[in-house]
Amino acid sequence: MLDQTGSTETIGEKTYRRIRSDIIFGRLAPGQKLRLERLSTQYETSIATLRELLNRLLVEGLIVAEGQRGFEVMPVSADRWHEIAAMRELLEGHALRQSIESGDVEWEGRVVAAHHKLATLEKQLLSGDRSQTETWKRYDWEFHHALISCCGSKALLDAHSAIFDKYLRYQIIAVVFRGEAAAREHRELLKAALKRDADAAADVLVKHIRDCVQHTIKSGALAS
Amino acid sequence: MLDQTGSTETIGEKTYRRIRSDIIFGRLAPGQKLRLERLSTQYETSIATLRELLNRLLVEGLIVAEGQRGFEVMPVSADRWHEIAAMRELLEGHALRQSIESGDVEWEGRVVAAHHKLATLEKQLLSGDRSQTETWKRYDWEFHHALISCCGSKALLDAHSAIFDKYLRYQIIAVVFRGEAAAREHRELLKAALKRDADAAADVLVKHIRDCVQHTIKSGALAS
DNA sequence: TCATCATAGATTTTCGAATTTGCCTATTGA
DNA sequence: TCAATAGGCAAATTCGAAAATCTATGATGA
Repeated sequence: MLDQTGSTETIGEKTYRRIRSDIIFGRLAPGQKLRLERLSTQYETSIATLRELLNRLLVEGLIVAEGQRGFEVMPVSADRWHEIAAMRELLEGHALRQSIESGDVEWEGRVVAAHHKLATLEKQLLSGDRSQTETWKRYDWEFHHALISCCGSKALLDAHSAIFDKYLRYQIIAVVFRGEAAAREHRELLKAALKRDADAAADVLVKHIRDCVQHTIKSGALAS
Repeated sequence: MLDQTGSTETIGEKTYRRIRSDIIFGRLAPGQKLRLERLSTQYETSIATLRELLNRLLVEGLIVAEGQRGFEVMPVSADRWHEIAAMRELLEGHALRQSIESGDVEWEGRVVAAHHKLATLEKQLLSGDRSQTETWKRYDWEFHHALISCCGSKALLDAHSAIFDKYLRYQIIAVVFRGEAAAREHRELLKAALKRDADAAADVLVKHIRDCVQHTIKSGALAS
């Protein structure tokens, strides 16, 4: 998710990450038409460069292209939300089991560290300070990523990153905040991981995801 | 896999499918450098158009871009091969279970039809006629796709298509032909699907994939 | 002899404009 | 009044060339 910049970064790369982030964090609304001309002035790049990164977002499933009538931000729907959540369950659940089985002390360290950062920010959020949402989401990702980091498959990790970002998009759009419940599940996840109880961890993860989906569906933030 | 053309197809689209197919079927060798100038003359397009589709293949994981030193065809390795096979197991196995559970008669029809076409071609291949490899591979895909077509998740089907094509690439590169064994597994898959025995089907699938990987590894076609 | 730096050539990245395609409106004929 | 078609405008697609970047070669100095 939202990987950090290199020093000699191409402007196409920079704009790519910017637009990608704008989609995920809802600054570009679902279904919004992406006129090349307009984007060109807004992001200060040429149309050709824009088209390159738009093509990338296209195969990522973050935007859609309808024939030769240009691009638009991928629409959202309850159906898609369920599909994305199910994909996350499948990929992350599988990776979690593998990772817990083969993780070493180094891995435990990463998991503990990531959880510490996440828990700290969650405490802050629970006390009412909502200013750091983006950092929180990054820490959330870092924790879940740390958990599965020893799954042994780069292909699996890549697929997970991709689906996680789409999942995140729905969370942002639906303004999900499950505060204490989510924080507790994170603690349970940490505990199960350190105890090397893959079954328990997978169960918590499934609950974590399903409750989040339920929460947003009930809130009615998504047009079905 | 290799979806068919629309009538009003853009030349970028056409070239995209062409290069994609050239990579998958090994006409562009793993690790090969993709010089823009050269591709531009070879595929008769402008560099800008080329870069658009190259960016697509990039996020598909069919090519790699190293900084601003251009693109090259994704290299192959035994490790990657195992990862791709494992991903296929995970995605197709899951989709297969879902699909078998919720498939209707319509679905059974598609499965039977797809298997008939595949079996016919396999018989032809077994008799020594290797001229129709590409058609064979398409039928193989159509059969596996038909089996999982009722899984209920477009996201899952898309992810499967993507991984299947990469899997296919390794099969082609390693010149895999398991003839009778593969044909038998296809028959078993068909039988289990019609009997709605998801467990049996999943088992056959896993064997189908693992034996294929074993077969290529043993043949030593891949530099580890 | 070796490492460092500068320069030229090759390649990628970026751009602005030309071409093509799709869309909307108005006009014609029934 | 309605359907069909032509024309004009807006937008996407494609291109060729300029700008930026990398790579390889050779010169310089310790």
